[in-house]
Amino acid sequence: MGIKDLLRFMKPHIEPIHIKKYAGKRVGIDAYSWLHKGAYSCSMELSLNMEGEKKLQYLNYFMHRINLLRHHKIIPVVVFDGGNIPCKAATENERHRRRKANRDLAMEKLKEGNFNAASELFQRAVSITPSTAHQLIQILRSENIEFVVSPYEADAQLAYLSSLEAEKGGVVAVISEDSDLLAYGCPAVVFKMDRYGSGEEIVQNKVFESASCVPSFQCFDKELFTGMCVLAGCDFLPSVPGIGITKAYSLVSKYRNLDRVLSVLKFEKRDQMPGDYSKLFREAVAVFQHARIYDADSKSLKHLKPLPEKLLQSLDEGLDFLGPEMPPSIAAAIAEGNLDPSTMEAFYHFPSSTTHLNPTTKNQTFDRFPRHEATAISTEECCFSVVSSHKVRKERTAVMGQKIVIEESKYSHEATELEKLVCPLNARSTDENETAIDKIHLKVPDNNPFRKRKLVEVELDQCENVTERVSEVTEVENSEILCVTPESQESVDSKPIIKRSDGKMRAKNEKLKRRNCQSSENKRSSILNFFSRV
DNA sequence: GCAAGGTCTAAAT
DNA sequence: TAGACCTTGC
Repeated sequence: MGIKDLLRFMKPHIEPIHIKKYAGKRVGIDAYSWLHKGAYSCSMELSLNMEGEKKLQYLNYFMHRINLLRHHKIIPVVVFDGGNIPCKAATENERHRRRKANRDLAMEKLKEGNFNAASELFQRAVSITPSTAHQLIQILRSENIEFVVSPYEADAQLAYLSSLEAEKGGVVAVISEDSDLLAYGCPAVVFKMDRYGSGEEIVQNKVFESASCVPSFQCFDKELFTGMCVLAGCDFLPSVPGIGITKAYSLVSKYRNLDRVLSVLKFEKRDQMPGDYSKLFREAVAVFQHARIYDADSKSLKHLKPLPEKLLQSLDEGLDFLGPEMPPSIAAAIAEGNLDPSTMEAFYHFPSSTTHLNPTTKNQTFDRFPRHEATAISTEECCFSVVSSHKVRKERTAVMGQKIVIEESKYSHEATELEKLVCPLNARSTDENETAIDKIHLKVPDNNPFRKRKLVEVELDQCENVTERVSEVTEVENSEILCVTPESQESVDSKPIIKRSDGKMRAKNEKLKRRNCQSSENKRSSILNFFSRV
């Protein structure tokens, strides 16, 4: 992922920072990097699409970080990945293949009764689907947090936002784990932000201006830097054998012209260099410079940087390598989170009153962007529902007679059985004939754990006496509390003080913890029993 | 000295 | 899985 060895190479230019330096500013967030991290804690539940609260734990993780930013008066702008661009297909296919292999293996281990091995493999198999992301979008909406779904790469969208003024929706920095952001020319990127807000920052201007740091980039500009990144190997194009980040840097700083670097490479690497490398190299550089992004102002697709006439002429096969063009209505529907960017299907959405529901219009597939329908989706006032239950998906497929969107349906039977075993009785529907719509509708009001938490925070604020430093998450009624108090900001080592009530609550928490441990153990034995029976 | 490949570890709770 | 670190071979 990202540019090979770039962060290691850039180490002298990395500065440790705390996120509070961006107080009062707008900061972009690469949603998928936090979604992936959050998904580790519930990878099996996500992979098997099991019912229950645990599956939504990744939302807790994400929102904890959002709340941390908000506590420091930072305005978060969350950016999601959209569709894949053609030149990333090889990388994506490989990732998909590996995840699938891990998931198949995990299922085998589970059937063998090897719970630990299965659990580890599920962590490797975890995949963030558009519908997983859509659950988060639903919460972001209800919490009034700005978000945008990029038409293609989130990195490109973040780079675009970084180039705008705050008044026009711009951000001053981006939080991500992906070194691609540097190749896209993001002016400031914060990597490895931890749960307390500490991270490592790279500021582009400082990189280009620093005279003392080695490697020096004083003779570089944005284009040369991007060229160096592509030469070292990126998701769009592997490097020529024998070329790593150090060689790439040497070549670019020596010749200071990407065409000249290509000529030298062609001469030096003759046999090892693929015949079409020069073409693919130019395309990869063009993706980093001119990717298609969504412009919220005009509500249409734009290029990260306008395409110069010279480049347009040199690209014989058009601009499809940047991802296909799409009409503004579709781009807007994707950006606003109403249309799945990879399947072009509308997410389930309901008007404010569910009495207007018409099941026949709930799940439209938009083949090649019918403009009028997409416009209706993008502008209609709606509240999002949850597309998460495999039961719902099964029914959805059966009712609509359309393609199965969620591939993991392969395991839906096993998941259903598992779910019966591991979910508490009161968390399951007792009415087997309950319709899919009822199930979805029932989920909507309870789906935002942060609403619940707010109530608890108020209760806690009313408790006068006890403020105590604790390092673990406090749980009340199975909902995580992480209320970072104002005074915590000044605490030692920037570690937040988590405010909680007195010993009574602590006793309750410990009881809950014991119960959770017990339920985890029960869950394990239930699964093992299930597989010993089948 | 460098690229490339291997191994280890943290990521979440 | 991806990054960090180490070893090997050119």
